[in-house]
Amino acid sequence: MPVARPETSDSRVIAHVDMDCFYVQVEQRKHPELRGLPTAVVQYNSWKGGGLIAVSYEARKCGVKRSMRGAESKQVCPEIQLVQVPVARGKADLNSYRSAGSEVVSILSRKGRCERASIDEVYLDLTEAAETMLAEAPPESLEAIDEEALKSHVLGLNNEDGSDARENVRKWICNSNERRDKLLACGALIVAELRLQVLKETEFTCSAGIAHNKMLAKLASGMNKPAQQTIVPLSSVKGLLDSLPIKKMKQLGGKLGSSLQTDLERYGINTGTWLWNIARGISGEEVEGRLLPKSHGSGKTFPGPQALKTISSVQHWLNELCEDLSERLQLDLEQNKRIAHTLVLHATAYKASDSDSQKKFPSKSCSLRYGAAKIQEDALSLFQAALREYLGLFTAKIQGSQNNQWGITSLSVSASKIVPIPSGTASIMKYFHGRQPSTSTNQSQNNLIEESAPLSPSDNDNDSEVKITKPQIEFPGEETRMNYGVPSLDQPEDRNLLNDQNPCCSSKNQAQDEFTLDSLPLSTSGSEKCSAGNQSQLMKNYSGEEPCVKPAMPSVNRQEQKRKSVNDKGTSSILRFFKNQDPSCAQQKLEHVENIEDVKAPVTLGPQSRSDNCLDRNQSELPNERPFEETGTSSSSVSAQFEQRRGVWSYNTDEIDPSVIDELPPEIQQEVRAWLRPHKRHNVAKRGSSIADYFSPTKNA
DNA sequence: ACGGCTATAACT
DNA sequence: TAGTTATAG
Repeated sequence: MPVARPETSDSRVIAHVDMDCFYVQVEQRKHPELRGLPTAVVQYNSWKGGGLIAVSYEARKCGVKRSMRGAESKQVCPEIQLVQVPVARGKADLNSYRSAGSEVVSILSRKGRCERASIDEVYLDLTEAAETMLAEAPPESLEAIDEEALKSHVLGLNNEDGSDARENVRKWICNSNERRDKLLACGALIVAELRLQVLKETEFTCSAGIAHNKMLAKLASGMNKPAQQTIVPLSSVKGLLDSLPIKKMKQLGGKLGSSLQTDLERYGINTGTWLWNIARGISGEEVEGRLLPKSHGSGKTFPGPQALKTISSVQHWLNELCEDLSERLQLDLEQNKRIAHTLVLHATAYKASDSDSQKKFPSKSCSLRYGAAKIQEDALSLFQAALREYLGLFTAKIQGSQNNQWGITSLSVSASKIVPIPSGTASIMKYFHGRQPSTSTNQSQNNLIEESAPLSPSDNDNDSEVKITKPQIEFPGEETRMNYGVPSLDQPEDRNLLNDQNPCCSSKNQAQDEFTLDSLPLSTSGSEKCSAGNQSQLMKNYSGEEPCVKPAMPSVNRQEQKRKSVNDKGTSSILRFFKNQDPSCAQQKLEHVENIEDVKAPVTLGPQSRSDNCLDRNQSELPNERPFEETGTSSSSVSAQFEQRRGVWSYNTDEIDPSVIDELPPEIQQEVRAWLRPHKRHNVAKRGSSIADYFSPTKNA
């Protein structure tokens, strides 16, 4: 079992040196005519030409693999040169390789503590040497950087096409501001020199990894072979680990690794990564800055004997719960200018009879219509739909006020998908400049409502039969009506109409104890009307074409929405993960760094948080607060905070939907495009040039 | 039948 | 999406 070894000192410089197909090199040195030819070392010859234990890179190019048999390798690569491992006392004799390894160690051990990890692997602690070099002859002071060092691979170093990789490395080595990078750079110089020395004195090539600990150095040494070296700057660690199959990690190549692998795979990339990270005390979770709840719910349990066994009792309690919920929704609307879009009904139930009693009572949801009565009505319909589903279509009809088959042990209704009323339009501004909502007149409410119309669930009464657009959001005060430019129905008519169309769906007028299963809304054949009505009237949720995000707010909102949906769907697993990491998850990086290396000073990175946070905050987090004032008028402390922060937020260019740009004013388009083109600087947060600034409501409004 | 209720989030 | 499930204060 591996043992946890917390990092003791910070900023060590560790190298792992790995000989390239070492046995082959040893044999080639012994038989120079084999140099450059596809070569493999086999042990034992008796069966199928023996097993390969080392394969030259030329042979690998032909598809020869370790673990192949000699004969097999001949098939893949007919010209392969097979060299047998010496045999002594009837067994493979590795002594020549051991002593060759010793030659190498004697060279590598010249610059620092050296650990012979295997016959062809060595760890070096070059901390002191690197520190000394940094103090006495730092890279930038050198007139030239060793050619071999310039060939280093620096993980995470931008290697754009067309740019001179070697020059980039030189800059990284010489111009780094981070002391620990500097130390690694010194380490890399030393290792390059050592490797050259090894080549010169032994004729062997090797590869190396240079990092702050053994694990990372070992990982890196294998990344660029043969005869190359790879540096792992602190900043690249997270990306490296994230991209790494667990098995690649030292000590995780076996059972432990595969058990981890399968377990983590079973849990998925997100949970897996999360586990991986929390195990190290790493958590990039941001404080979300959300002041308001995301849903409201009201529920009650009816344990055991109290279980509800009649629809009417259910209805009674639903009514109570819905009233409670409705009140709170109303309050949220008035105080926070938010509208909930989805009504969800949850219940738990038991079925006395069959052993099927395990079955879960399904949750149901529908568009939320404001007003206690509507919520009650809809909740009951949801319940009935769920109950029918729960009991199954075949179940015998139950008549009367009692049933001995089922009981409801808990009921709850909740309202979710709460979004702020779109702001920034003329009428909304007018509204906000008007009276407080509690005392608001119908007029002002109407303004509000009209503005929020696009926010409402896509109309769900466009039944084939009911050709009337009915408002989705209605307000409790019975007098309040909405009008979407279509003649609005008075509520009673409305209800009647619906009831006429879908009698079975309107539980409302039914005598309470007369419920039969037949009277429950069906979701399958037998009562298409009900089904259709139920589906469109109740089940349809507000997604549709997402009218909520399109009209009122400018492109920000649309972009945001688009980005979100794109993000949430495809790009899964690793790609997605990288994407999530990329936008300088500064916090997470920092924490990681701190954890690994006990570091204090953060890299000063662009501060942008995930852009959706920005918007969420901007739009939804102003309880009891006007979203924004026209200009100079006093902002409360809350909005002042937002003002303050806004200057710091900016968008990650990766996350900007290009189509959004087309919607900007031409002069802005130009600026934005110019800004996007370089596509490198993530931390462009200068006030006045970021997209965030453009979108900032106080500007360009 | 014994914790109830509220709330959030991942996942499918 | 809608629905399920788990979790937590």
